Amino acid sequence: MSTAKATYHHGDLRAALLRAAKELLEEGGETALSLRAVARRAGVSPAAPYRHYADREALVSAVAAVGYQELAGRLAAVHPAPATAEQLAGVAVAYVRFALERPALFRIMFGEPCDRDNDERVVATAAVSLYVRGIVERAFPQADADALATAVWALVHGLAFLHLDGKLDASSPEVVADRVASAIQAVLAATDPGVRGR
Amino acid sequence: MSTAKATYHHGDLRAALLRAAKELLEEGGETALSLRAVARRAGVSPAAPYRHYADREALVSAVAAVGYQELAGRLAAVHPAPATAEQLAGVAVAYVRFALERPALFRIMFGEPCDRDNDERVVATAAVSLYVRGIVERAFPQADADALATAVWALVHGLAFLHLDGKLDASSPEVVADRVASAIQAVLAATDPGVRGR
DNA sequence: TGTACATCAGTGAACGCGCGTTCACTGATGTAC
DNA sequence: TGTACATCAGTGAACGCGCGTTCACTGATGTAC
Repeated sequence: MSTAKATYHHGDLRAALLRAAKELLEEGGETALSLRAVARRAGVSPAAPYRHYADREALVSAVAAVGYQELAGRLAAVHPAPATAEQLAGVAVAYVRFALERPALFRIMFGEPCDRDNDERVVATAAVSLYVRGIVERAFPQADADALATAVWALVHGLAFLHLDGKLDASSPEVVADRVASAIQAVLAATDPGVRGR
Repeated sequence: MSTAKATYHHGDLRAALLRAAKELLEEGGETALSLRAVARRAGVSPAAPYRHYADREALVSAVAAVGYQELAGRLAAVHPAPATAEQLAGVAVAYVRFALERPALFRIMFGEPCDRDNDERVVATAAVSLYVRGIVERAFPQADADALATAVWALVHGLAFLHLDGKLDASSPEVVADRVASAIQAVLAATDPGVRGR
């Protein structure tokens, strides 16, 4: 249904626009994501996108939503329900890797206030929050789940951004993975006696 | 010397431009920081800034440099040389508060790759890194300083961005301060027996 | 102290650019009879 | 099965905008004699 078959007028412009937007984003960063450029890339006139998205902001939000789905999928692929500090570290590495592989998408997803009211983005971030909380509750049942979940998310999120913004060396995926795992371990080792020492 | 005395042609345009840039940044975010707008605000023609800054990027870097100084000053004001987890928490709260008070400036400072070579910004971030490392070495002499310092910076940095980007509620400074302190404590409590329990 | 001159900070007009958004339109699709 | 019509996805031209940057220039400042 949503493939590129040129039935109809265009086929499935909505999906094509989304695809074009994601491509532009990865190629040229957030600046490159203009409605006109997206239309151009999709081979359509500058006004065509307005049939599917109210304005630029609506398109950006839709792209962000796709990003949230992708991120959730990636994390779930590592461990469906992580329950130890080591599994948590694996998920953390995947989170940071996602940020580094899709930097502009990650920035779109997290690097904005996203102030809209009944926004799907608000729902999506709430989902991330709950996901982390679930891991923490399983891995550290004796801890203050709220505080620890916030800390863990912030830790991983901070690692992602510090690498993304060039404050920590991100030239090799292995170095990044080691650093993320070490940071998690350094902070949680004492909290969870089950983690093997270094 | 750098006050607004209208001697000279302008007085001290360089400083005036920097001031105007910071104002625009806080009023309208990074987007509002255009060379033309800065010139306008400083009461000068669009071409005038080129006497002092090679291009837009140079101005932005200069603004970021001022930001690093301000941040360093703020942190040092809390504790010149923090040496316990509690003092560290105080510094963390100040870091996050700075981000929330000067959101656009903070984004300029940290939300970019800043790829220039001999950049003052690279020096500035290295300074932050060393500062954190010093605290960690003093507060947790037995720990893996590298890993723990990275973790602490990432934790605090992540808290700053999650609040900044509306992923964590930042409506009241007290709530934010509590959350930051709790997160630090949740993560470091077990590492440092000196911190009083909750 | 006074004059001639070099310096250089700031001017103002102009360039070309891509943007978001609007508008009246066209023409293919689906539907009612 | 065939015709008339409504719908609505996409067109293409146009709007006004602010941007970064350049250019030849002007005129105040500081300096050498």
